[in-house]
Amino acid sequence: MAERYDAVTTEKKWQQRWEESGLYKFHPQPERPKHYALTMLPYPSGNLHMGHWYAYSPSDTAARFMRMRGFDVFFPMGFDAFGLPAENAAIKRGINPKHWTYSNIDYMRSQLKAMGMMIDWDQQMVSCDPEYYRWNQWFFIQFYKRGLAYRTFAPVDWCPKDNTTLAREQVKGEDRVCERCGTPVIKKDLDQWLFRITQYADELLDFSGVEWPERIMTMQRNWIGKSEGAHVTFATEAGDPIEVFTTRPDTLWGATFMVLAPEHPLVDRLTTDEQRAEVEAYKLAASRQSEIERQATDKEKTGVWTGGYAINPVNNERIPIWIADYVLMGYGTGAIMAVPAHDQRDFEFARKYNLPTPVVVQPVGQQLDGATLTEAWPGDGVMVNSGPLNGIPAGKEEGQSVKAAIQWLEEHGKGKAAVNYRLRDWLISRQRYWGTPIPMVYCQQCGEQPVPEDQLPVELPEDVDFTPTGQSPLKLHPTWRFTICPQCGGPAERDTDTMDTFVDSSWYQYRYLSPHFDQAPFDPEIGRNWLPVDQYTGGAEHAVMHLLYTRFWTKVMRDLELITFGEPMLRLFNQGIILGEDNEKMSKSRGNVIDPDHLVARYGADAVRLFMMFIGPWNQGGPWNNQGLEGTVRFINRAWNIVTEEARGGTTAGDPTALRRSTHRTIKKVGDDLERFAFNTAIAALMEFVNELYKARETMAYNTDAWHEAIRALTLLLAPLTPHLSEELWARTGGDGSVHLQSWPQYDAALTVAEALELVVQVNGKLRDRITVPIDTQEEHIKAAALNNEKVQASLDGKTVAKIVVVPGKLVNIVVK
RNA sequence: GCCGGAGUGGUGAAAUGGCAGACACGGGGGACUUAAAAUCCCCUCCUCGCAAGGGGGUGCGGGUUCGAGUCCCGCCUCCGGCACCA
Repeated sequence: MAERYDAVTTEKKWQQRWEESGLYKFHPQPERPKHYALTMLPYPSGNLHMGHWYAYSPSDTAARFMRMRGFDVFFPMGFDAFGLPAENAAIKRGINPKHWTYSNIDYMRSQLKAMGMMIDWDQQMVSCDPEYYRWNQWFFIQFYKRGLAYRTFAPVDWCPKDNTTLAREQVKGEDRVCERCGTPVIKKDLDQWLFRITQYADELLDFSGVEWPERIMTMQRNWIGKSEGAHVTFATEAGDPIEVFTTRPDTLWGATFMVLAPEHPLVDRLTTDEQRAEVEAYKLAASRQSEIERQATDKEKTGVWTGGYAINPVNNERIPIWIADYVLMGYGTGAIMAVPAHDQRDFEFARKYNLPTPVVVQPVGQQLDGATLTEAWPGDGVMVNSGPLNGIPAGKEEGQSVKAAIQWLEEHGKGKAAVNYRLRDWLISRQRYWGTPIPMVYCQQCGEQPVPEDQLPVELPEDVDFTPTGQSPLKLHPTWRFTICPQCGGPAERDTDTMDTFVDSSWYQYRYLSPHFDQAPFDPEIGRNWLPVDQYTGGAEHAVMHLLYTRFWTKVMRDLELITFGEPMLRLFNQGIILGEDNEKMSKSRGNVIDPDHLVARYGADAVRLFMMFIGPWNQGGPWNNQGLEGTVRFINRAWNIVTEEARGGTTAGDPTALRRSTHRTIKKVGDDLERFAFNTAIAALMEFVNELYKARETMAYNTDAWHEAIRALTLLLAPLTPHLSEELWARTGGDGSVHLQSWPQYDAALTVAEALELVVQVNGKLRDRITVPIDTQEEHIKAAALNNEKVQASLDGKTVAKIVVVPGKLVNIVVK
């Protein structure tokens, strides 16, 4: 009786041997082309879940495949180790965040090893190591020196549960909730550090250097939100001019009032005494509204007249100045010119408050009348009632109204072309302990001062009190915050905020190359050969956070002359989300969580890996299925048996050439599929191949050269997918060294095409029969064979043949009338 | 509302404009076994038919084409993102 495959024991054995032999050690081999494969690093929560397996199994397979393909592959792993859960564990259970984090890391690293990943752990980076965050601080100072880091006092998003500020990117959805905990955010006025990502807005819109999913690029473009238009200055009777941003300067002649955001700094000065009480009341009401109420799009427009007037610069008409909460201080200049006939929001406002709605764009074939309009006309047409613009077609193109209006404004000194972005600067201050201290000190004499670079890192103190107070534990530490001014030596105080953890992940890919290098963020010598990342894989949930930040960071690094390229990751692939068996997101509350550790202990890591890749297209995700997993277990056992079991052979005629064709077709198919991350169809092809081997084994093809070729190919093709099984099979069949050091098998193209062709014969596109012809049969002969076919004759039945389409190697279609 | 992506058997899915449903799960049948499990083999889109064979079928409606799951136009549904952005 043949030996059964003991996956669990075999896997442990090989993991140990691989570690002892240093199989996955990073030893650059410059004679091979480099390939930097990177997958998003985990947060050390304490346990690897299915999502990690779904992210890492295929990326490990892809990296192994590239290695066998002849590339020098770097595939590192680390830990995104700063963040709130560590601190919350400290608050709830009195555990030191550092100990909590490092013990989680140790455990998760052992889990990652049990997956059988191709990781060299000597290259690991851990973001909460001082030797790592030292360089966060160093970067911060370089940013500061270049004016890319600045501090400002402004209303910012605050999560009341996590007790910290958030970047705009970290406030999600219609409900304006915290990305981390789902709590609705509120606004607070605070002194905060920001990174000037807006300075790179235009460059971030350029994706010409990368192959990224269209979806991610679209999300980033929308997030950056570039709009082109003009700044226009309106004089006011109170004296202060008001600047507005508009994308439709051509409709200026139809502007009949202005609206300022309630928080606009000029409101107080524009407001007349008669209107003051009403304006104050409105401002107060607006400030009391939550962010959600304020931004609800379906609520009725409200506003209050300030009593003031502005002068429309194009026709010198006196127009009233209102305040309304539909104008946001955070976009453009916080003030708009209202053109009610051509903007739906302004229209609703004007109708409510009986403001005039003159038409200045007349759509072709219609006659709009401002008095009877029922909605704004935002579309095209011809300019009317617009002085010098009359008769010009409305639109943004050359020779159309927008360009003409801008030209007029510039000639008359009333405005100029302008671009506005939705993107905000990146707010990085967090009022929490477990993060990178911001390396700034505040001196009464000298103001804000960066910590000198030779004093980095500014280390986190460990003796802190985690009792929750709503303030950063650093602020309450008895001594840590007090220091001396690097400028004058007088008493000074440290910034007690820490950096957003997205700072850590903005440049970690560089650190992996030389995680202990102490002269710079990374060793430029190594970087020259290995950068940038060739293939990045990870979840799409980071589209406008991490993936935008790291692009920004890389562009700054280029400007700091640390690197010579501007895009961190050339190719990006987003895996989908693995769901519970009930097709719902896995969660404790739903009780549908599947623990990979249990499955690994029972079936082995290879089976779990394989099923992850077999479920479906990797970018699609999908529900977990325990019975499906048993299918891959069966396949692993079948592969094991076909390689290791003695068979009788057979007395039936076997066709070694047919077997060889099958082998070479499979080599081609699996290689082509792995190349495009189509793991599911690659595995299906291997299953088919094994099924064929089961049949061939009962024939005289068994134990021929063709058979041994097939077994060898199977073992090699399985190597990236089921590394342990394959290594064991390799050893058992007398392979030299490790299977993972072998080259990917070559296929003979001549053997991948069939010897005789089976052609489909259709009549009017309907399948009638199949005919088999030799491979290079002339088209005329094929036509004749098809026409002579019995079933074709039957369905022709007196009709005339109009045309015969022959698709070489595929089919014949006879068109009849 | 705007921008993406997706709708194919009982289920996960496959298919450079060319045989729809590969591969697998589940189900049915058989072999082996005292029996069961495991394993191996066969069948399994729907429908009419004893069969041979026929008809229908990729969310819905049109179109292009010799030929459409695939391309184009118009809808419907689901998922994701953004949303008073001037």
